[in-house]
Parts: sequence; C-alpha cells; structure tokens
Amino acid sequence: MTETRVTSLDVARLAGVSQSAVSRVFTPGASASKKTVEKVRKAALELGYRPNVLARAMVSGKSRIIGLVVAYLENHFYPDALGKLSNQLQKRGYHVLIFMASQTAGDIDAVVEEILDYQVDGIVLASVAMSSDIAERCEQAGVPVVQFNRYEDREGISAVTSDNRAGGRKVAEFLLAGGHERIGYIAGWEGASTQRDREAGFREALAAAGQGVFARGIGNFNAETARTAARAMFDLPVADRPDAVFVSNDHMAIAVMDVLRFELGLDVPGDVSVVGYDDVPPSAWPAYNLTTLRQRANLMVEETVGILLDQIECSDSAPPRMIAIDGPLIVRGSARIPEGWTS
Amino acid sequence: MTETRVTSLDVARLAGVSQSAVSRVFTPGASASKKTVEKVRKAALELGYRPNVLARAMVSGKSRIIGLVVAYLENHFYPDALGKLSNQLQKRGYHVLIFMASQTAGDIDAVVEEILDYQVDGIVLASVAMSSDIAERCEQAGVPVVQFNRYEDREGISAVTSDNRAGGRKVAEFLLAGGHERIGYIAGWEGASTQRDREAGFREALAAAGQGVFARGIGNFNAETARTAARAMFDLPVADRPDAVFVSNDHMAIAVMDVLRFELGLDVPGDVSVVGYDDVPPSAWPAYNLTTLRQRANLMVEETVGILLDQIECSDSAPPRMIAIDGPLIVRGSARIPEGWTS
DNA sequence: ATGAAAGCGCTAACAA
DNA sequence: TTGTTAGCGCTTTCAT
Repeated sequence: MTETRVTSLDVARLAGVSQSAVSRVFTPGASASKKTVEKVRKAALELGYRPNVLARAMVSGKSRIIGLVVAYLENHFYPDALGKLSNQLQKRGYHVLIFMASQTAGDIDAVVEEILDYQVDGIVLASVAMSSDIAERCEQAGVPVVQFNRYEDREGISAVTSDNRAGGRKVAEFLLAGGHERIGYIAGWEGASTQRDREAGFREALAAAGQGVFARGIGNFNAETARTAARAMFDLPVADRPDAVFVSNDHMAIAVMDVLRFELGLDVPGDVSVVGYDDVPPSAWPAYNLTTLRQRANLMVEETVGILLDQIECSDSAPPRMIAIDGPLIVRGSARIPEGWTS
Repeated sequence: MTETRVTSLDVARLAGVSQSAVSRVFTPGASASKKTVEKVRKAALELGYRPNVLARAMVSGKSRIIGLVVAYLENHFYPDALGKLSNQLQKRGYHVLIFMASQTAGDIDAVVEEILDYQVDGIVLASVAMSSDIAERCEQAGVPVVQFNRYEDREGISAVTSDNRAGGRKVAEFLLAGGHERIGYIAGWEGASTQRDREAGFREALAAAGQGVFARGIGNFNAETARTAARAMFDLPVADRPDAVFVSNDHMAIAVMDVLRFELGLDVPGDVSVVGYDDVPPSAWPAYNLTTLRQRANLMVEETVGILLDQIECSDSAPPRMIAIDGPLIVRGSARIPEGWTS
C-alpha cells in the first residue's frame, strides 16, 4: 500500500533508455525507433506508467482542460447540453472543468479569473452574461471563449445560439394561422439575448399580420416567476385574457400549463393555446404534449466544440464566429393546429 | 494584444522582493510581514497576477481537482446532484472535472485511468459500477474515491446512498396500508445496489404482511424500457393486473404513469396506485403529483464532500465510510392515501 | 534516433 | 521574516 508515483524516469531506467526517449514515445508527433518504442511501452505497462497531464501542461502550455460556466441546471436543456459537450470534448482528448455561477451578475468575473488560474485551453460560457472585462482578460491570456445559448454583440466573442429570431417568428406565424386574436407572451430574463431575440422575432411576425402582443408577463426563465405571471395574465374574464400564449422556454411553459389547467381550470388548447421553446424531454411527455420550437442541442454543441478547437489548435487566431442554428417547430397538442397545417 | 503570462517572478521584481516572498503572500499558511504583503499585493494587482494552479499542483501534489464520473444525465436527480456537488466543492476551493462514462461496463476502468492522469485529489463515482481494479489503482495512487448513489460492498470503498432498504419498506407499508392486494414492482438495472436494496426492503415489508410481489417488470432505470414493462404488466384484464405498482425511480414512474393514463386509459390512482423513488422536480408537477420517496440530495452531497475532504486533508487515511441517508415518503396524489394516514 | 540539459511556474526546505 | 536553492514531471532544444 505504498503510494507509488511512477514517473517517466522510472520507466526510462527499467527500459534502459533516457528519460526523453520515454517522453517521445508518449508524445504524438515524436520520433523513436521501433525498438525504443517497444522497450518503453513494455516497461511502462509493467510499472503502470501514464504521463502526468499536469506536468505536460506546464511545459507545453496546453492543459487539455475546457472551463465551463453554468448558471441554471434546473432547465433540462443545460444538463443535456453539458453531457453532449463533455462527451464530444472527451472524444477529442479534452475534459470539462465545471464552474457554477450564481445568478449574481458581478460574480461571473471572479469565476472567470478562477478558471484562468487553471490554465484552461478554452472557456464555454453557458447562458451567463459577459462583461467586457472578461473578454479582455481572456484575450490577454490567449484563451478562446465561446458563449453558448447567449451572446453579447458589442464584444468580439464567438457565440452559438439557435436562431431565436426566426424561432420567435415561426411561433407567431403558427399561432396566427391558428386564428388566434389575443396572443400573449411570457418573457424570460430581459438581460438575455435569447429572450430579446425570441420576442423580437415574435413581435415582428405579429406586426406583419397587423397584430400586437395582447398581454405580456415576465417569467425570468424561472418556473415560479412564470407561474405568477400566468396567474396575473389569465385569472380574468374570457374577453380580457389571451386565447394563446408563447412562453419563451419550455421550463416555464410547463409551469404555465399547470397553472392554466389545475389552478384556473382552463382547457389547453381548448381555451388557451400554449407554445414553448427548447423542446426539452418533458415537453414530449403526453401529459404536456407541448408544441415548441426545438433547439438542436447536438448541432449547437458541435459548433461550439468546432469553434473552440479551431481557435486552440490553429494559433493564428481565427476570428470570432457568431452562429445561429435554425430549429423546427415541433407541433404537438398544446396549441390549436391550423387547418391543413403542414410544414 | 500580446499574450501576457504574468509570473510570480514578474511580481517579485516589481515589488522589489524575492520570488518566494510572492509565493508566501499567496500561500494560506505562510509568514510575511505586513509590509511585504502590501507591496506584493499592490504589484500583483497592477500586473493582474494570479498564481498558476497547475504549477502549484505539481510541486504541492494537490491539484484541487475532483474527478466526477457520471453515466446518466437524463434522470434529473443527477444534474441536480452535480450542481450541488460542484457548488459545495467550489466553496471549499475545489473544482469538478467531468468524465462521462458510457454505459459500457469495461469502459469505466479506462475512464478512471484518464482521471488519474489529471492528478485529481479525489474521485466521485456517480452511479457507475466499480471494479476491483479501480479500487486498487486509486488506492495505489493515493486518491480517495467515494461512490455516490451506488455501492459495491466487497471493496473497501466509501459510498453514500439513501437508505434504499428502509425506503423500499416505507413504500410497501404505505401501499399495504392503502389496502392494495395485487402489488407490482418495476425494477431498475439489476446490477445496481440501489435497485437491489429498494426491492429487498420492499419485499421484506410485503412478506411481513403475508404478501408477495404480484407482478414484476424490468425498467433498467430507463424510460423507454419502463414503458415496455408497464404495457406488459398492465395491458390485461382487471383481475390479472396489479392495483398498485412501485416503480424504482421517478424517471421511470413518470413514464409508467403516462402509459397507464394515455395508452391504457387507466385512472391513477383510481385504478392503479403508483409510487416512485427520488422525488425529482417533475414529480411535484400537478400533472403527475407523484407519491415518492425523497432522496435527500443535499445531505448526500454534503456527506460525499465531507468524506472526500477528510481523506484528502487528513492524510492519515480515514477508513472508508458507508453512509445511508434516510428519506421521507412524500405523499401526493398518485397513490391511494390510507384512511387517517399521518406520518 | 537518441541523450544531456534547460526550463515551465511554483512551493518548501534551508540558511541567514 | 526573508532570500537562496532545489526540485515537482514533463517537453524540447541542442548536440551527438
């Protein structure tokens, strides 16, 4: 039970070669004769040697660690994305170091400093606000950053989102085609680009049809807040309440459906049509059967990884990229389906 | 836009002290005069210096990284636990490095090797099977391991679970008190200690009342498999199907409720009582309102962190600890409530 | 192709 | 309290 730390030197001695020979055998683009490789591999196996990633990181300047900052894990979209991200990165030899950001705004700067302390090769900011300090610090440290499901356009920082504007439009068009005339909206956190874009696209398409938002509430991407907003919006006589509502993410939409049905005794979609955004797993459960705009998490993650590794591996700094991925409207049963609706 | 790497030496020069003085200022238990501290802090701030965690790890042997192996993120219990774990560790100056384990059995050994390469200070195995190799490798590397929500009792490895046996018993007693006489069970993955213990406790209490399991299906902790099991168990004439079913986690229980209600047209709890295990957020949603045994994730995580840090910080290796945390039955509306039921 | 030697940025003896 | 020195385990010139 002696705590054994096997080093390359141990292996070298056993194999009868120099320490640098061992290093070469374990370094992808290195030169070593068949013979040396063989001897070293054998010795390494015998001793159970594996290179120390940290030591390698020190000298090479590459840690193969990606820092991930996450704020909300309640919304199932995020754990889902996290899993996919971690998997993809793992396949390419990187790993994810997690940092939880409390919702507190200023906090994020401190978190990013902490991340940088670990000499990460890249950073993914999942749904947290950027500050210009962060951008600067990371650039000066030479660490690429990509924002996931959020962007701040004043900075020159890469971002991957779904095409929220187009998504908002699609939702409006669907509701309009369904003949709704009093269409409400429950907003997410107003500081989020996702929220702003979804609403902008939504209003755009409503306006094109000569309508506006009949009622507006704020849910902050939080279930409880969304419930409160739903009560305020719907606990009213028929004529005063919406006949349809676009809730800006599924996490809230589900909470809203529960309020409508179980607290207010309304029928969905009979009395009110509900449409969400994300297409998280519970939206497909028959009890909700939520019509929603799908965010293609797989593609979003692929793009994120692509951008990151481009920047890391091709040091001639690739320019920041802004990607918006289109997603389909998944028509289920929570909103009235227009006659002859196809696409 | 020059990539600046500020080192302690830079700070030392600016502050007019030695490099080790700088190190001392940034090392918790070190000695430095007010004056030195002041000069160094000022210089550090000016240059934006922060210690390199990796370099520190190399020499101190402590990386302040905890490796976490996770397999399922679909079951919301895990993201939830992950968030809590990461938060608690972060408060104590540690961070979580994620490793996704495919369900593949042998895979886990390779993953653990990879983790060890990062010189982690500890490992949390969340619901993945141990092998004796792992135990040995980690012990020999001097890295403490704790299993979360699973255990293998043949190894001397710490584990934190809920008291699954007691939980299974409580569920049975509740169903029995409700007057059910044909009680079914849908099992999780049979390789899991959680599954075994829940079933053991459940059967124990049934047996004590002179009953047995009326029907048994296997869901493998997977929603789709659970649906299949539910169809086989319930698509039968009244007399041949259970009047109650204990589904061994909520993730499956919700899927089962959907099958019962929407595919088979059965009323829950009118025709069938359903009880789950975990108390994940969706279980509280009115559409399910699932009676379930709560796993106290907060306590489980606290214990996990406690054990880990004890082993890491008090090098006189604390013995492995097995913790089983009792959880309450949360009585909601998916199962018939016995007359005058209180506790 | 291989070995010797010089660090990567830091902490921890050891002296002073 | 402080500076000097010796590494942590590795990659990478530079000779050979």
